[in-house]
Amino acid sequence: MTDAPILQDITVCGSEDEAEIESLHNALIDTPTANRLAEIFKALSDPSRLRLISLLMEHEVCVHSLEMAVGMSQSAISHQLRYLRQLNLVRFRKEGRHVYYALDDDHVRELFAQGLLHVEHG
Amino acid sequence: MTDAPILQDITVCGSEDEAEIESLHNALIDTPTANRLAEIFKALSDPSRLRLISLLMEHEVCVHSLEMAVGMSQSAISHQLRYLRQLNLVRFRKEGRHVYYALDDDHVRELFAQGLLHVEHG
DNA sequence: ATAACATATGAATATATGTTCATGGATAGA
DNA sequence: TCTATCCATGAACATATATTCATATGTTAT
Repeated sequence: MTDAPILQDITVCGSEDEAEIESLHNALIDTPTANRLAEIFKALSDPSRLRLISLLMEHEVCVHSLEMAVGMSQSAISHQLRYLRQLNLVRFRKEGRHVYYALDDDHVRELFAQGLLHVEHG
Repeated sequence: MTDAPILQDITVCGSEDEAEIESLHNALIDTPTANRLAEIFKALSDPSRLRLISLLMEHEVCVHSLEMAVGMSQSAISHQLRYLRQLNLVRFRKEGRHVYYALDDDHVRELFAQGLLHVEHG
């Protein structure tokens, strides 16, 4: 994977149209952007995480409640929450022996909502 | 992973508030919805696919042009296009020895655009 | 102090995923 | 016809990922 594709040599199959070349050139997202985009979408790319996130959409919920609701093991939930934590997608708050998690990224909140809308009504 | 979590037994940590229980119950997405959501987000969870999709956002492009633009091997591109094809996210059109691909799902188009907006300006 | 509860974490494991390599098929041009 | 070009595909491989298991930490209750 060459990191710096040679954009001057693009030929838009059959037409050497300069406008087409410019179009492709402008449309291509750069590597760091692609990486950050992939990172945020990857957080939403697993059914278990999506179920957890759905529970966190409205308000904070403690791990135990999540466990009761989603039917995953406590360990699996904790691992996924750590994953979301490391991406700064959720925040947590300790209260006694409970830990309350909440969504902390409006990007994923909006993407989740939009994706859900599309999936639900086809 | 139990497929049918027992929602009646949810206790929202510290409060047996019925409203809270209802809230969790309503927020939780069901398994098929979670799976379809994950599927669409997974398509957007890889930097290479995102670069390809970015090139297909404006108009159809043939595989060769994609190869010139993204700096991936022809084989890797073809495999990724097959992946997107199997999810009905792209359509293709043959013309001579060229094959033109185009985005064929407005959901991913909108999700990509929204994600890009968020990532670009922080 | 002891037991029960809520959560986190490391290791192990099984599976999924993305790429390369080699090759095949189809089409256009000489 | 022969060759070059464009694209697809299966196999192999290396890496990533999600879960389980065992265990550790801290908190509340008795």
